[in-house]
Amino acid sequence: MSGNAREDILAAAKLVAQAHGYAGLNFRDLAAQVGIKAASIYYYFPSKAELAKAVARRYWEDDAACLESLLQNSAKPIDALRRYPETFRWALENDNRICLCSFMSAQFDDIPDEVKTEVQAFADVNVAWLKKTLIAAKIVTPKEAEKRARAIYSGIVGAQLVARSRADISLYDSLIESYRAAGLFPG
Amino acid sequence: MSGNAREDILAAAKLVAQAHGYAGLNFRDLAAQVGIKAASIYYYFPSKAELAKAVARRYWEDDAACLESLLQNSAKPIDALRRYPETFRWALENDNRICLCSFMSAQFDDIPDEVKTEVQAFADVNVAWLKKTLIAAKIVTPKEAEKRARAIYSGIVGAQLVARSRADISLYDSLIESYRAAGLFPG
DNA sequence: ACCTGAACACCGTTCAAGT
DNA sequence: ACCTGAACACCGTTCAAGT
Repeated sequence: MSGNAREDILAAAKLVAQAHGYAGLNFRDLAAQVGIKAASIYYYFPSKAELAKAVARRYWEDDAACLESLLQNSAKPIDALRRYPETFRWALENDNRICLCSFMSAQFDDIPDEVKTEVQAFADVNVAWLKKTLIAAKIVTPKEAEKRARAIYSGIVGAQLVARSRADISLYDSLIESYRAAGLFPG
Repeated sequence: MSGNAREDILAAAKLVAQAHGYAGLNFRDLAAQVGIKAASIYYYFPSKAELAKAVARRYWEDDAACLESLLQNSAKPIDALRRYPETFRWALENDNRICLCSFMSAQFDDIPDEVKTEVQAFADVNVAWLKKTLIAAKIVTPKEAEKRARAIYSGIVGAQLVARSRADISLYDSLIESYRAAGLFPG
């Protein structure tokens, strides 16, 4: 599509991984989407493991940039925190997909070690951003920030997965609202 | 193992599904575990979809019985609620597995409709139990109970998935504790 | 540099045949 | 009743070979 086969492969693989996970990443279908043959993908990526690693790395890099942008474009840190759930909502809006890293977390026993590292990096990026933003917003003390950040992250992950199991994005919104009402989420 | 091949198949399939999901359920390996050949499984289950359906149904049935037992054996409803996270902890203790229904929720696009129904039933069982127990413990008003029950369920699901991604059961415990501190979980 | 044919190993499923 | 070998059509993965 873009005229850059490598980028096209990465983009297509991201969408497939969000819908079918690591096991669902197949070179025949992927190649067909890009307009080449399955074997040609090996010119760009030496193995499925390397492709998945590249996809997962690009995924958290893009997410990190997106979160920084969200923070910069918010008047106050608390505003960025309020909008944080939107970053996980987009996948559901996009044909009921979920976070690539949530899917691969489920498939933990079946993904190569080099992919695990990138999957964990995504969680690290989110927790680090939440932590610093919670502190900046003075929602919690610096001492409590790490734990609260992890709790918010895992709450979001669960809400997204549960919403997918019903193909119901309003359930996601409702769960986020309940997290707020219960005091887990700020806002 | 039990001398009952059908039960042995169900038991083995449950463990495989908790570690590798629906896609990971393959008749050759499954049969080898039970000591029969792949083709023999078809004597008990007419298709992979029917096997997965039976496994998922048995899973929520067992869970329902377990939750009722937990409630009956608790002095007060609040005690049952405090111990609720244990029911999801067992899977992690068992070689870092997760809830079969969480895994299949991720694989939503790839499971047959009859399996989806059973996967959703598991969530329904949990939410219904949490709702009635929250009300009995007077943690929330009957009006708020449903939403809080769903939030607790999705919080647990997320915590289990995040802990799996690190193969770290202490992270699960820490997340549950954070949920309590934030006010999401009672106790 | 970029691509592919063809082979390989594997999987779900079927069925005729075995005890 | 319970089980199996063998086969089928298919799929993901790989690599030697093409241009």
